[in-house]
Amino acid sequence: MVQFSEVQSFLKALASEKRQEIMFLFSDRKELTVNEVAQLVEIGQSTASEQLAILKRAGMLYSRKEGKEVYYSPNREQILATMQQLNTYLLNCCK
Amino acid sequence: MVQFSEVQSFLKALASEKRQEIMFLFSDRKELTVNEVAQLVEIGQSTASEQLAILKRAGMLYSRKEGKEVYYSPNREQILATMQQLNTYLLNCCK
DNA sequence: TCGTTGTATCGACATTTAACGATATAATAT
DNA sequence: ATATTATATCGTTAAATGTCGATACAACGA
Repeated sequence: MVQFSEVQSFLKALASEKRQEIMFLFSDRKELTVNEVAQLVEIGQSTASEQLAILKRAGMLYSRKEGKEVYYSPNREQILATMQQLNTYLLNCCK
Repeated sequence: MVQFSEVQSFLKALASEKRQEIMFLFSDRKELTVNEVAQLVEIGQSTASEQLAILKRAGMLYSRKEGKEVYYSPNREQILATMQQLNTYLLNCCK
């Protein structure tokens, strides 16, 4: 169970329905601002900001600032890497 | 996001540290009773029972009753199948 | 039948989490 | 400088979750 913490925050991040919804917004578009996310999943601006921050801390999203807007996008490599890890752990415990 | 509910409860189940610990007990042993789990991860009997129930509802564990004891074991096929699904969803949103 | 043992369920309590509105900060334009 | 817009942070409140001890239920043995 060494160095499982990345996987852990990944799992916690994805355990929320709202955050899942948010992640799936990126099926269509590659980048989204905080306000766009707030409108699309129907939550307040501050809530959207907070949830995006959680996803970012979990390594699932990038963010880049352009002017006064912040654009979030999926951190694909990280997501795939973490899934790989999770797979390995699960195979170990449940093979 | 159709029929994502299995994946959802799977993620929620694994989002707890204690439940992760419990799952990893099965790296060594194939089956465990409620009391064994309670002792190994140092929680009360009722708590162990409740957490095991959550993992079972999430499709991660089997249970079979033998005498007065209930033996829990990982539901390997289900776990792998759900991981497969999760992979598919993540690839879709983040490819 | 009674007592014992293992598990599940219940009620209570503490902790965590999500959500909001208000406010602070940052970037830009007038 | 001031106003405007986008985002982040803060304080509060409500809901969800984890944990426990007590108790109910089930299986077995004496």
